[in-house]
Amino acid sequence: MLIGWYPAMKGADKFERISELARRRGFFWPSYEIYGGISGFINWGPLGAVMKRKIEDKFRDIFLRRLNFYEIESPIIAPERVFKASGHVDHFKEPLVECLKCRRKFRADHLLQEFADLSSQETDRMSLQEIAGEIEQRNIKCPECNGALSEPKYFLTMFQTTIGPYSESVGYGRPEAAQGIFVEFKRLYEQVRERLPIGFAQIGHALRNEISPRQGPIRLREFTIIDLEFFFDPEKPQCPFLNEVADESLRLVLAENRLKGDGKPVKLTVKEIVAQGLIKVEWHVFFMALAKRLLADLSIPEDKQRFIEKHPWERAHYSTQGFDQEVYLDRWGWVEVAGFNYRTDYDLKGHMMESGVDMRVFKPSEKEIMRVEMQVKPLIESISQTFKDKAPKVVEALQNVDPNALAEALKRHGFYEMNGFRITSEHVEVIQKEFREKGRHFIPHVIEPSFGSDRLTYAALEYAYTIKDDRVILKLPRDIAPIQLAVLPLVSRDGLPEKAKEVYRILIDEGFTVEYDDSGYIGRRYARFDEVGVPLCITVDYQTLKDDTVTIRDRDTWRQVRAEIRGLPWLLHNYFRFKINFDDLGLPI
RNA sequence: GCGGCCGUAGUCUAGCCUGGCCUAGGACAUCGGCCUGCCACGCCGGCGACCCGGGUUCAAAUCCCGGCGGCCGCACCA
Repeated sequence: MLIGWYPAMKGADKFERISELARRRGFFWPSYEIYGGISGFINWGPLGAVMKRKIEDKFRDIFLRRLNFYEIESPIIAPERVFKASGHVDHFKEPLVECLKCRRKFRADHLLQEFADLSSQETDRMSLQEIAGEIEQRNIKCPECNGALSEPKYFLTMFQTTIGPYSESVGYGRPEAAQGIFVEFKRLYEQVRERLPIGFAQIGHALRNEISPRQGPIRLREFTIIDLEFFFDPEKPQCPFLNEVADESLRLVLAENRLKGDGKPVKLTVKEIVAQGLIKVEWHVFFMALAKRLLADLSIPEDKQRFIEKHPWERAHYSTQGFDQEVYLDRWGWVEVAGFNYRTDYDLKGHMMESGVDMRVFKPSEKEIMRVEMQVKPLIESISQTFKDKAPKVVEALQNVDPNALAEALKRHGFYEMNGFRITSEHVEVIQKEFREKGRHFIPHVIEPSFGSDRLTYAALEYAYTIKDDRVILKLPRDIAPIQLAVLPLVSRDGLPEKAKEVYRILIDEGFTVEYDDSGYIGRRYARFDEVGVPLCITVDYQTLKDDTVTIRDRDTWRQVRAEIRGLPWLLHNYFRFKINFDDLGLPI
């Protein structure tokens, strides 16, 4: 037997079916529909918002709570200098040229790389004028129709705004939440009493003005990003928790293999990955292993996940080594849901230079270290006599001289040539200075796991979507199901609704998310709750009036057990914490 | 941005080519009432739509133009 909409949806792929369900029942849909809609923006509805939040809570549990890391919230708008320091103002824009004949648009830098044989490092440093010049000089034409190309123009991927009423103060919508953590690093570091390693996360909206976003919740102009910035001492990259994930296997598509045209993932355990030195920092692979578990908890099977190692030219400007975690989706194939980047000290250094604030941390060493350093001491009087008015230049130049080289030259030749000046031992004194070092100043390095919350939520929906007997069942893991329980009187008379409302009240007071429903037939209600992934339905029937027991129905198997009402809170709490399974809830019927 | 296809109630659609018979039909959902002892399949009734703007015409859901939006391909997606 077929349900009305079902034959009509027959040719539809999973994305279409899920979109239909999502808008009908309140998971997600495009924003601003009454004004015609605008692509790149979606709403999460009453069910979707809860589900998404529960997924974010799973991240909090796995990546924050269990590791004793912290979450902060910082603004979405930042002044220009923040994104200058982070490199985004320079890198988050693409030089585009348009073909004047066929109107196609191309990345100007890509054209230069292809036809002018320039590397991406070279094209990255070029100005618009230089790009334009190069295009003209090499006579580069449209690769499609050989038409002439327009002047290159920048397309800025960040949303720009002005802060305050006067337009001189430029601000940007953040394209990632990470900078909000880097900017505040010094204060955060103090607040955790200088603990290192330490992680700070942020879950919030980010903005990217994509050129042409499509694909529903997969590519958005405004989306929820989950950024964890993990700070560590680069001299101590070991992860003490590695044992906990040592045997976890990851499917890696290595950059090296990709270059050889081999896109197949290799399956390696964390232990093997570390032993083979495939990933530079242990924490990097540790977080990837946790992420694999997180996705597995969203019931995304192991063979539908993989990690792609990015080539240097594919990586973000801040990244030294990077992996994308991808999930296989029905319509689009492999889609990135998370990135794991080794950001080194790139960001803190950037903010240190832009702001002038010292972002280094100090760590005492176990033993005091004696360090001997050569220092050049200019003898001003003698220098003035020899070099007259050039003396200040000589003194300045001496400051940048390598003391070891100078001492060596004096010893060997009796003089040292420098910028055309001949320095002899009468001009300088090379002294040995002893430093007692009680520790080191250094900029922490950063490993960043970063998830797209919207994509995770969509992926979880897609993997939960199943059809049984022509009915849709959303087999959501019980801890992310937006509605936990439904309480249903078998029929709406003979005192059953009253009794059911009592049960409903008890469960609400216990903190569960519960729906009460007495409309229509029981089967129809079961079907409705299956469709939105309610794991358990609790039915009050005539026997309930006799012995205070109810039936509990399993969404996935449609099996039922019978249990006493007074035992429900304890049973259900344990069920939702995965301490017990459905069969433990009561006696089979 | 370009090219192709497309836009009708909450959802999925019929109608569009060949303008009038459309006060826009159906199914499912939803709401009200009746009925009802376990899986959307009983009965009655209600609410509810032609993406927006302009044009052609006596007459536009239907034809034309523009805009917005969607899907696919190209490009883009750090």
